[in-house]
Amino acid sequence: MKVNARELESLMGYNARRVWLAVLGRFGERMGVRGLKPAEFSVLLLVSHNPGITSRQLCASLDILPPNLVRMVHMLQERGLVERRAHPRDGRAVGLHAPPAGLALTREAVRVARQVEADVTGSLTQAERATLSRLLRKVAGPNPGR
Amino acid sequence: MKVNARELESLMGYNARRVWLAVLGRFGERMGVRGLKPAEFSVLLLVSHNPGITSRQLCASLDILPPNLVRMVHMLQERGLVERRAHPRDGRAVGLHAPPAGLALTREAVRVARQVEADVTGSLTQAERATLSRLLRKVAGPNPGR
DNA sequence: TATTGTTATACTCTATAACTATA
DNA sequence: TATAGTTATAGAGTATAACAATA
Repeated sequence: MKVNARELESLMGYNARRVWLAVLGRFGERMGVRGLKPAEFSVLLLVSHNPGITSRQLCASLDILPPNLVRMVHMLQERGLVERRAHPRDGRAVGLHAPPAGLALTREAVRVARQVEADVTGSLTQAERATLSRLLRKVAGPNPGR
Repeated sequence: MKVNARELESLMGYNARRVWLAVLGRFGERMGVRGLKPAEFSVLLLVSHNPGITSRQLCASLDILPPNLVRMVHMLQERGLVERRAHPRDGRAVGLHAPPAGLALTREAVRVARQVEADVTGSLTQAERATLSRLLRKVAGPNPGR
């Protein structure tokens, strides 16, 4: 017996979630063995591209709450992917930096992410893929922070 | 200090998640007072459109695990939005049906969902919105079930 | 007084194992 | 033996409150 899901599948929120879950699953398959989850990847990527970034800035950029970032940074630090250094101007803050190992894993993870993206959007033409990427980004918009 | 998130924001998975979170948040604001969460909405919608659908079919269609569906159905049942009836042919199974109250809330929730969708995609033209919807659906594809 | 970062904790969502009743 | 549905429970992800150190 076939289930009628037409109206549900016509909703963009529902489809956006399914696309996200598809990406999540495939990324996990390929990067899970390296112990890097999507959320940790996003943190590592921002640290790599923003040497000295603080926890507060990471939280605002990624819409993560400070208490939930602590464990992620701690994990990345324990694996030698991120270093914590005293902030030059603010004694309360800690600047995060990616040592060579962190930068290397970032590059590899980005390659995996792009490959996952290509796999998930395999049913699209190159032009459609570019359009989808552009429109999604336009809707997601700039992060207003908190 | 401006955070460089260019590469992160160029990833479709990341943007798909942000679009989903935007929809999630707005839907919660408007339907939360009615006690209907997005996951429960999807269950109610499928029951409304598929009278007699079983838990197993719901789980396969929505990619939900059976134990996690139990509470949702129970909640919907307690609110009089869903009814459980013995399956005509299979004594193990239970057919789910939406009484008038369930059908009414389904219609209202669909209206809210479409309004949320319009709000979230407010930065898009009508043509872009249609394109995004089509491409997202194409990527999300038919649910292969489990 | 406000902010950075942390701990402890709770709540939700999701996942696994084991059980029953029926097929 | 396999399947539908359930219970109990464990693991993630996400949320709030309260605190120490610094601004």
